[in-house]
Amino acid sequence: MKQQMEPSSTSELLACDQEAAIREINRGHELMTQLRALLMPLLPAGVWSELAGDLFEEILKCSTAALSGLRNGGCGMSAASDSDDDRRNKVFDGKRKSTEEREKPDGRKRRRQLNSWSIVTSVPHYDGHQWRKYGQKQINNAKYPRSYYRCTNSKDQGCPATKTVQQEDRDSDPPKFSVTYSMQHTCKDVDINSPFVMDSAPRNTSLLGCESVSLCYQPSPSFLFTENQSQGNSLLIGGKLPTDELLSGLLEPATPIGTPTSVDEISNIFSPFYADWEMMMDAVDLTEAKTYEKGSFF
DNA sequence: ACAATTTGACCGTT
DNA sequence: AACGGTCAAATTGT
Repeated sequence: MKQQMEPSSTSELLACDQEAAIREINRGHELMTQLRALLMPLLPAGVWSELAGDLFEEILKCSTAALSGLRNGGCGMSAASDSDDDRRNKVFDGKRKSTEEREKPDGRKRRRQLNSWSIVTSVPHYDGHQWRKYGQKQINNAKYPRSYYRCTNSKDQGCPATKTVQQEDRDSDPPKFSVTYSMQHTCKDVDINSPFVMDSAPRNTSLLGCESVSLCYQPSPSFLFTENQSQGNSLLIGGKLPTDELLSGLLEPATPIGTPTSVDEISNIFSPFYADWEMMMDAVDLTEAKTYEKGSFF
């Protein structure tokens, strides 16, 4: 738990501002990672998907470089010392690594999935695609089992997309799940129900609070999305998305809009991100910041 | 009867 | 050898 203290001198003020900048950039990085995880599965494989992927990569590189610059310009913290402890729970290079997963005392390392990316969400099965569960496994030192899914079109269309869902150890309400996607969809997913993009912003749910699904879905009772701790969620996955009757009883009325058709619609979707980005850039305005209080965000 | 999920076995990677 | 990811037979659901 970070303790915020009243800055009593210029240097402390600058350090405080720099902390804020780093925090905001890091938040922007995480949000962009989530946005990537949210949007990439919805794009059909092809030029646009590749372009979007490249753009996300470049943006993430920018924030990584900015963070690196801020940290190195700080109070002499080594890159290694600041990153090791706090990055262990960050999404990086598509693979979320727990302390235990990163490296074993005997030096063993876990294999690394290429072409994958992760998000943390309380609604792990709402991503606009249909998945079929093909496995479940108890992972070392994890409280809950990991479930393995592949695209329902994997057989008939050879779609290589897969994902794993694992409930986070730390219990929360609603529970959070780490979802790792691998490979892009190459299938033509013509399900009319997906994606569930709504035209009204959900209430009481922050798009930016890592409830990334709130971009696409209205808030719903958490029980709907709770992964059964031993058996996995069989309510919504593997088959059809919720029926209209089910949805009408559980969700607020909302109008599916499918793909945004106007600039206004697109800007409505992205405006929360822009707002956060602007806040981040405000915090970055630290041309003279030279010090950095040790032991925070990374 | 068919489709989806479960679960132990197997396999490749580290 | 340990581990995570996948397979496939058995089981369950519709």
